[in-house]
Amino acid sequence: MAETSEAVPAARAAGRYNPQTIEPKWQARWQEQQLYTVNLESDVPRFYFLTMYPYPSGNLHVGHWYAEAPADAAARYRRMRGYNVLFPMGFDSFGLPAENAAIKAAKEGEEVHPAKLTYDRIEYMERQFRKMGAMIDWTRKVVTCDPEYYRWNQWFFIKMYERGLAYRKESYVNWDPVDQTVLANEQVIDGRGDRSGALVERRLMPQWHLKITDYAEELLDFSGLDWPERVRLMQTNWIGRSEGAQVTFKSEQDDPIEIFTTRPDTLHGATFMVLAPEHPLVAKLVTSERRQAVESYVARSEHTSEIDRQAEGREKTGEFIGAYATNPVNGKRIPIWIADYVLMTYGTGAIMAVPAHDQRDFEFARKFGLEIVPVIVPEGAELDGATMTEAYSGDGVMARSGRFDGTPAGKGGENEGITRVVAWLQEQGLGSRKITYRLRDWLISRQRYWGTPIPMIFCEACGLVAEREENLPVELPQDVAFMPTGESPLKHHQEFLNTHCPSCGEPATRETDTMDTFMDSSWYWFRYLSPSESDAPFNRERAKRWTPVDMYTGGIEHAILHLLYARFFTKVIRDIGLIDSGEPFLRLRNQGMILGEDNEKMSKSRGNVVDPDDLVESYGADSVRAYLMFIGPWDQGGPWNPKGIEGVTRFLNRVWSVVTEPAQKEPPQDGTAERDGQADTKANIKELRRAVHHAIKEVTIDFEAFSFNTAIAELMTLQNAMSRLKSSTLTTTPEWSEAVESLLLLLAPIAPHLSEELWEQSGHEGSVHLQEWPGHDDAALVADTVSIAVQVNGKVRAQITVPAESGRDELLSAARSEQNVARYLAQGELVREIVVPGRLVNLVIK
RNA sequence: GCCGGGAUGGCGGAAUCGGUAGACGCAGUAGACUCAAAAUCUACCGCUGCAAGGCGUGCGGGUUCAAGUCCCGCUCCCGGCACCA
Repeated sequence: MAETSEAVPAARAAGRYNPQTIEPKWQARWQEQQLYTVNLESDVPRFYFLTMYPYPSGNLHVGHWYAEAPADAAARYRRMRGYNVLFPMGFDSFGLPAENAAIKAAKEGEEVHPAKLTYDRIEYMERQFRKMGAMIDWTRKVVTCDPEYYRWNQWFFIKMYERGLAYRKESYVNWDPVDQTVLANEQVIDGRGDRSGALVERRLMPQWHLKITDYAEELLDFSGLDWPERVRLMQTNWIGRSEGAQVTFKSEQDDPIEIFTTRPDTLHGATFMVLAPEHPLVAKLVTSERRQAVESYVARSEHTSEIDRQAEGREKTGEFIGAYATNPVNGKRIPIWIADYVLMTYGTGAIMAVPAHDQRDFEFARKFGLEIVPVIVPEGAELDGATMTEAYSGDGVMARSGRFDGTPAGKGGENEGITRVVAWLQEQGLGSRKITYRLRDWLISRQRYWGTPIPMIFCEACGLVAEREENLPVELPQDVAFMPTGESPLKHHQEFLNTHCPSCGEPATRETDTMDTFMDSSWYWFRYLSPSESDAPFNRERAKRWTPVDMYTGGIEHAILHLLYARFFTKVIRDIGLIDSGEPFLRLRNQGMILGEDNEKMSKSRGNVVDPDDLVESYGADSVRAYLMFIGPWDQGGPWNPKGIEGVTRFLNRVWSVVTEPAQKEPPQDGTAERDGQADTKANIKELRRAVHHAIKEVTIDFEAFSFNTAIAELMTLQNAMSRLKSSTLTTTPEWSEAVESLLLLLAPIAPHLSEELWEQSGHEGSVHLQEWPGHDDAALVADTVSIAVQVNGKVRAQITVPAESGRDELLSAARSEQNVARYLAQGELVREIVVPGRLVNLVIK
């Protein structure tokens, strides 16, 4: 409706919906009133709503909005449900990109410090975040590169070191020979360093690890957690629990060789053994004739990167080491080989090879002409090792297995064969039940500058010594020179490097490795509770009251690493005695990813990036928020549709109009209806109430389920109904006021600025965000009449409208008297009638 | 290969328990307003057919009065793990 300036009635003086004026106005007012500063000591029931904190990349992209805005709406909803909601924000501010920028600058002869860069970016992003209109309590901001934060990383590290949970061990790493640094697995793409493009080498280096494997079993237990099934499965698979047996084989020289197997029932079919190339026994067992070939194989495998050696289907390689072992169950003399398909990092690094029943062993045996002896035979069939074309891993009965012949056995957990063989092994002292996990200890060393220094000291006399607690933090020196090579400047910083042994006081050297940034994110939510706590990582009383976190939201990409580390850390903190619960997050919800218009990941090179700042400028923050929630199911993400946002903007405009503009029509509007005056209003009032209460009911359900898209669809339906029904008499009724109020309350979490403005304009006191969430009245949902579909033999043939309270008999007689239905009834005999209350009448004829 | 999720109009997507498939929005068509355009409003909008009707939720079967929904067998897509003994 175009406004003609002369004819603007008084009530319209507020003008058009203009997010550019109302949004800054309300953001300033909220801050002034400290509307979002949380009192943690309040008696109101608490709700800790956490969203994954971002890395300060320098600019908010649509992904940040998608993660944050719907989460904010859910948090606001909780608050309106009467909870004291903590909704904090911080920055995961250590990490490679800032350091890489410094290194790049060094290459170009310029100077950029990661700290300055990071803090500048944080400041900029915080300003961007504020434009979102989220209920973030900025007084609790946590910045992990702040020494007052990372000192507690060091403190936790020392606590773990004292408990034997942190240890230093030689470990294979991804080494980038060009950048002279270790890379995380995520930074290795198709076997090459993501930055240098160099082929990554496999290198053995002393590295710090945290013993997450101690908690493997406990980490498999998700009881009491409301987490997506998908994430639980991913973690479960990642931990990879396998039940089986550990069995001792002996070399002819009597050296025990431990193996792990999930198929002890196939022990009689073990015709050779395979050790991992780096297995410690290889050097001892290898015969002089085979030494040269074996050593060259070991050397080659050492240089094969982790990525290259993993490819399944890759042709098996290996070498015979000249030595033999004895199969403990049948005394058979079997050759010992090495091959890189056996991993030193899993099980015991050695296997018994049963080529008849394991595909990998089968391929290896075929290639090297080793014996294949089937010992599990499918019912009523025969297997011949010489003619088999693949390993048989199914069920069957044991054969060629001496006393066990005829015992049913096969793959998968408990079966008689496995049970009997293990019992026998145990009796003979040859082996025992064993559980093995795929999970490996967490390698936290990074040969990088921009991270938390590992607070350890090398002393010639005392060895490895932890820094004293009172000397924490071991601060990252600021005056460093970045090397174009990427080598950590800490290695050349004399002041940092040279220290004294905390134990004997003699000169000693500091560890120059820093911690993986996942360390920072493994406990940050505790810090929000008391961000300036100076004598502990967090306030214990508050942590006991406010954790575990009630709701955690973030991207699915963190399903394994961050979320598993966070659970591990929480269990350690519990075991240290600081908290009671071993789980960090009671409920977890994941958002999907917003893709470009072309359905591809947004990236500068594709040119499909959508800038939220531009969107806010054109449409307003409320529109951006609402559109991101409306685009589809939140956990699914989806492609950006530039026209879509105009749809929700239109909706917000119509909300503005329906609330602020006077009715344009009189009740008996176009004369099409036989309605008139009072009667019309009465029917309309009823319809209005039904629309309002239906919306309250559905939007509430949708918010509980994080189903933001359908919540907005319901609100659109309500607004449509209000616009359609609105008339000069209806707007004077209390029901109309109730409708306006409900609409604004339901919209408040989604479009906080707009609802706040309209709440005030429609004469209400206090912030809309401090109001109680409306409840629905079931009575308002009941209609006078109801339309019911009539099916004949499963096909809808007619529609009847009957009084809502009609019983079965009335429904049936109404159905039968319907003309079209009667036609079908005339064609045959009625055999059955089915009435689904309130929904349909079904007649079956024959 | 193993584990998990999914497939619904031109598009994004709705659809407690099996009960009128396609809510809501985008795009589109027609009309109103306008000198005109934009904006706004109103109507239409799965396919097919003049209509009555027929067909329709990846494919093939089945159960049921009734199937997007349940069962059996496939195809394709997406995600995780991937020589884990």
